[in-house]
Amino acid sequence: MDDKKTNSKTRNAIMEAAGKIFAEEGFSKATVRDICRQAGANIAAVNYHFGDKKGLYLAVLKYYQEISFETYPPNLGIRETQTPEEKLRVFIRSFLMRIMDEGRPAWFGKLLAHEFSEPTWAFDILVEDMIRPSYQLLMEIVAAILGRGVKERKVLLYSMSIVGQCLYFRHSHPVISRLFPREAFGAKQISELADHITRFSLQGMREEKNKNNPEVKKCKKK
Amino acid sequence: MDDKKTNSKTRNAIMEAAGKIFAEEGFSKATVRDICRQAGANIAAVNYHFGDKKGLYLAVLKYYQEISFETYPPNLGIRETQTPEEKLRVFIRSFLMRIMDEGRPAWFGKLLAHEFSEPTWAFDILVEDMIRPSYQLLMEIVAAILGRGVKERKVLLYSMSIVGQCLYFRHSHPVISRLFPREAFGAKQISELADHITRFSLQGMREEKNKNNPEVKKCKKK
DNA sequence: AGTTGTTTAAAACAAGCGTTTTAAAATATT
DNA sequence: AATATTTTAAAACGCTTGTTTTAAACAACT
Repeated sequence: MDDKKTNSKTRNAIMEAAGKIFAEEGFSKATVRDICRQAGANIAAVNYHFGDKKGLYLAVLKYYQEISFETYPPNLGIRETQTPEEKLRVFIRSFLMRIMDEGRPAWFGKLLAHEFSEPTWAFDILVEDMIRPSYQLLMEIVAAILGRGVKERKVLLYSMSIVGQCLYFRHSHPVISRLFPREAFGAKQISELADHITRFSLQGMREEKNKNNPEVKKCKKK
Repeated sequence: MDDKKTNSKTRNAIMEAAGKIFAEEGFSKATVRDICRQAGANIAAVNYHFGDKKGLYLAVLKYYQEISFETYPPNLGIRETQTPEEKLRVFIRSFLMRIMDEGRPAWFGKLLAHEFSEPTWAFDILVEDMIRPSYQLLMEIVAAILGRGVKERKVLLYSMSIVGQCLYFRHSHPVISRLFPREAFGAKQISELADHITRFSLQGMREEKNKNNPEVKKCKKK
């Protein structure tokens, strides 16, 4: 009664509509009636194909998580030969793309954002499957930049400062568009934002880095 | 029928309970039944005293906004004699206190956070009355730090980087507590966080600052 | 005291929600 | 072709929501 594993037209249509609506409204505000109407299916189809609303949500979550990961692999373009600073730049850029892109691959990012602001029972799964690996990668990069001997609490603080910036540039749309209607922070500005966040953060870590990497102090020639 | 301007016991009790519940649940998830039960009042009391749920929400919003502003004035402790750097430190600390404090003065911060993640019709009022002045103050400080001649877009980017960090340290509780159960980021860590964000951000702006304040380049003696 | 206006109380209303039931249609299987 | 299984369709159920109705209790004022 749970999974009619076979692909049917209405099942696919529901997955599509549900992805869009859950991404827009979040779990609690999205209604199965809306989803079914948009999918051109009957109200009972959701319960038949996915058991209940939760089952549909979980299926949607897993499906679009796969799509998102295929489109933007967590370590996209990161090579072991790069310096930690270059890895950070790549990480930030990839992170921004994953959360700021529009269209279907972005639905997962929006689902995640909703989970973030009002966690459902699915939140623990997402944290473990998706957020933890990403955080671990970032913290390794940050630790490498700061040099050995740095306290883990420091690594966490700096990592959170970086993630906080990225998420805010995504989250703050409702505020910024009202305060500064002429300024745009969308998918087209990803390069600019990634560059800003990277330089800002690298400089922000410089003091701590120098403290842990005591090398020859010399004048910058410029 | 709108405002029974007189203060009655049940009206005050409803304001109190509504502040708590709206802060916890947000507008849409909070129910008038819950509020009235917790206030020891009848279900019809909210419609009688405030017209409808929206009227109650608006009253709560304005009431606790006043309390929050009285407790943490936006420019708390900022004196004109201070350097911009010192003003930034004070701003960040005050901002963190306003959004991270617990108890009744913090209810407004939580209301704001809910508006942020799912804006209601009251969002525009909040942006104008509360967020815009705060942003303007921050951007003046940032502009003063970066020096004259800096592009306004740059000022906005740096200001958003700062705000983003502050909000994330407040917002990320559900994630961080799962990823790092032993690390605490609560009201008791405000000083540590304010210090971290301030130093991180001041360093992050140093390059741009030097570009706009071309002065004698000299070795840091340390 | 008696009348008027204000405040509380209980019950019911209308609308929307997720879900279930029932049966018919479509598809696959023998 | 006949039977069994899967899929769609319509209607209704039970529940919760915000709101309204009705009437009783309280307070204020001439």
